[in-house]
Amino acid sequence: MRKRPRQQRSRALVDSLIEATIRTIAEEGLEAATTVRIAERTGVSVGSLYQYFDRKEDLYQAAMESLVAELQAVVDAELANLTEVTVSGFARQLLEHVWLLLEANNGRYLNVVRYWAQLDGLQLIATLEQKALGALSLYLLHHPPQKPQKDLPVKAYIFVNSVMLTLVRYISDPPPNISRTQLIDGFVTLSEQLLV
Amino acid sequence: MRKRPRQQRSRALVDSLIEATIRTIAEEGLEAATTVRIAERTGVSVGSLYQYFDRKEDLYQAAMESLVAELQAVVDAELANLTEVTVSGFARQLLEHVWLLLEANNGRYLNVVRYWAQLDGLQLIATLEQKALGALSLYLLHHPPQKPQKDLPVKAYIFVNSVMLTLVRYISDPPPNISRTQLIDGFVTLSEQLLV
DNA sequence: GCTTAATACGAATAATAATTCGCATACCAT
DNA sequence: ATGGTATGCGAATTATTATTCGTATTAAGC
Repeated sequence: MRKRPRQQRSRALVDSLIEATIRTIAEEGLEAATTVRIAERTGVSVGSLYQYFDRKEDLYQAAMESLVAELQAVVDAELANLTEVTVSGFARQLLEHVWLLLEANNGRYLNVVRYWAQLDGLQLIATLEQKALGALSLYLLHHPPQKPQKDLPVKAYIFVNSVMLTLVRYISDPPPNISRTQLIDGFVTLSEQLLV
Repeated sequence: MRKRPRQQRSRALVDSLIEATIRTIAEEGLEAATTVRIAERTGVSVGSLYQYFDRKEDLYQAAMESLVAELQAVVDAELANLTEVTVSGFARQLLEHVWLLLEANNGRYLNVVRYWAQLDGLQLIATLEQKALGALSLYLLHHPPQKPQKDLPVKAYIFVNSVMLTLVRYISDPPPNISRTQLIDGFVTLSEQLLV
């Protein structure tokens, strides 16, 4: 970021720009999310945008971070009661909530996620991976499994990536013969079989 | 395609252009794969390129189709001996071969796959989904499982997408603490638990 | 109120790339 | 060989977008 916003109004402006970036990507796609268009939707001039962001990519980055923060909040909220619940119950709740977040506000974050390969979004999955791995370790500590677990990091990696990536694909392009409920049930089954 | 190549040389040219597209994306990334650059690498002028491709995207499309064809060939070769082998054995062989294909020739197809969201590549996964579903049905016909299978299409969807998408992610950006062997083993385990 | 720093503006600039088109060359059938 | 068609050329055109910069406006301290 080129310059720190010092006054109240400029701090508000930076927030608005990030918000407009998300909304523009969500509603018009990544191609349409040009600097001029984003400034326009913010109700401000391009020049002002460049006061606070050196490059367009910095804006995208900020939008991504906003999504990461919200996703983390959802996951953290779930983790709070992890020890009191089964893995599959946990998986189901988590899936439902993540799904809701991605669909919220007319798919506010859906397109952002959809383009994450282009938006350096994989760092995002990495963060969630770490969280999931930590959570799982914690859970298994409280609920020792029948047979000792091996390759926990590998399983967590496969599980998190499979769920996240497949979920995004499903939401982006849902096949007519598979319902949302079926998909969630499928993932819950997966979590039981893979992780317990 | 604007014009059909009629003579021998122009048919060869079209092939070369597609080949150059793949190589350019593989070696220099999608951003570098401009029409001029692709023509240059083919040793031909941009004008010639536009004789046979209306838009740059048509070239990308052709490159993608080439990948699809090779992937299908790999899968089909595996399917030939599906009935003689276990699901996990099949999964392992398939994974190894797909992996080899993606890594072949200095990652010839790796970047193509990496960019598939931008390249309309999801049609590719859809094709593989169908194949996998068909194969699985066939297999289960010959090897009736203990308990009757439910939601086979859902499981096939989850399995194919999880494997493909996670595999691409892993190859693109391998985490240091997970080896290739571990990942394949993880997926094989997944196939056993999910599908049998 | 006056001074200074911060913020906002947006036309102008610069860079990049896709696509065209008039002309040159190569191939093929007769 | 010759006329016609297919192919090949690449500078010029068109389009799009990121980014800058000189100027105007607004807020904050005194």
